[in-house]
Amino acid sequence: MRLTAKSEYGLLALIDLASHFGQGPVSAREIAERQSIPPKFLEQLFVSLRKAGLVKAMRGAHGGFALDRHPSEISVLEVVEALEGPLKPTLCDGGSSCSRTQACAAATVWNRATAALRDVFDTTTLAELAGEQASIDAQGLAASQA
Amino acid sequence: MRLTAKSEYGLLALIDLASHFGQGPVSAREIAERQSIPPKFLEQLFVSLRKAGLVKAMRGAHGGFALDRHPSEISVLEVVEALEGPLKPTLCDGGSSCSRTQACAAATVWNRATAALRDVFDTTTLAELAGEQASIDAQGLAASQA
DNA sequence: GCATATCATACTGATTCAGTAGGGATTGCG
DNA sequence: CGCAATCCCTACTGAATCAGTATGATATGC
Repeated sequence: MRLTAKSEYGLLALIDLASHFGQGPVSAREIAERQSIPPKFLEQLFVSLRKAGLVKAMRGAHGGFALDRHPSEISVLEVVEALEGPLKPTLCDGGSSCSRTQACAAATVWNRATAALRDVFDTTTLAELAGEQASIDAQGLAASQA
Repeated sequence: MRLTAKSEYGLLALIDLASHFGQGPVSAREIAERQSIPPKFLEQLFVSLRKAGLVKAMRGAHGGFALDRHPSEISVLEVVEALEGPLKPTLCDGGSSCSRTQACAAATVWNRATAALRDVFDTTTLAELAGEQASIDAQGLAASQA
C-alpha cells in the first residue's frame, strides 16, 4: 500500500469540512485556500469522495460540499480507500497473483503490516481529528496573543 | 513509507539465508535461482544488506553470503530499513518539513500508522519466518507425496 | 591462470505522481 | 434572461521513481 498526496490533501479537506459540519456547503476553492491545496487538484479529489459517498455536492452558485454523515461516522480508512483504492499489501500477499508455487512466509509479514495499518485508519474518525485540530488551533491562538 | 520489490526480494533472500544458517556461505546466484529473483538485482540488495551489517560476504570462488547474527536477532524492520531507508511517514509528519504554520491533526494519523507498521516489523524476526517457511514447505511436500 | 564470486557505477524503459488545462453542466441572483 | 459561481469530467504533461540491465573491476580458491 502506498499513500500519496491524495490522502494528505483529502484528509485535510475532510477535517476542514468536519469543522464546518452543519453550517451549509463549503466550496472547494475556499478549502483549497485555507488548507493550501492546489484548487484543481482538490476538485478531482472531491469527485472521488462524492462517488464514495463521503460527501454530498451542491452545484451552482453558493454551492459546495458537505459531509454526507456525521464526522464521528467517517473513518480515515474510508477516506484513504476512496482516494487510493482498496488498502492491500503492495507486495506479494500470498494470493493467486503470486507466481511462487508455495505460499511464502514473507507474505504473512506484509499481511500483518496491512492489518495493522487498516486498524489505525479504521479506528480514527474525522470527528476525532477535527477536535484535535480545534485544540491545536486554540493553542496557537493563545500563544500568539500572549 | 513505501515498500518496493527491494523489500520483497530482500526478505525472501534473508529467509533463505536463515534456513541455511551455520552451513557456510550461500552464493547470490543460488538464492536468486531458488527464490526466482533477478540475479543482478539481488546482488545490489546484498551490497546494501552488507553495509547495514546484516550479512557478511565472502568473496572469490566458493564465496557467498551468510547472516552476520543469529536469525532470531534480525528483525524485518532492519531488513526493510537497510533496503528502503528509514521507516518514516510518507506524508506530512508535523515536522519542520511541513510548511503549514500550525501543526495539523492529519499528521497524528500518519505518525500512528507508521508506529503501527514499525511495531509489526520490529517484532518479527527472520527465525520466526524461516520456521514458518519450513512448515509451509513440509506441508507442500506431504501433499505432493499423497 | 582461470573460473567463480562479490563490488560498484551507470544506464534505461516503463510506470506513477502531482498537478495543469480546458471545457461542459448546473444553479442562484439581479 | 444573462452571468457569475460552482461542481463535473477528461485529457495531457513534466518529473520522479521503480525494476531491472549492462559493464566492468576486484578478490579468492584451485
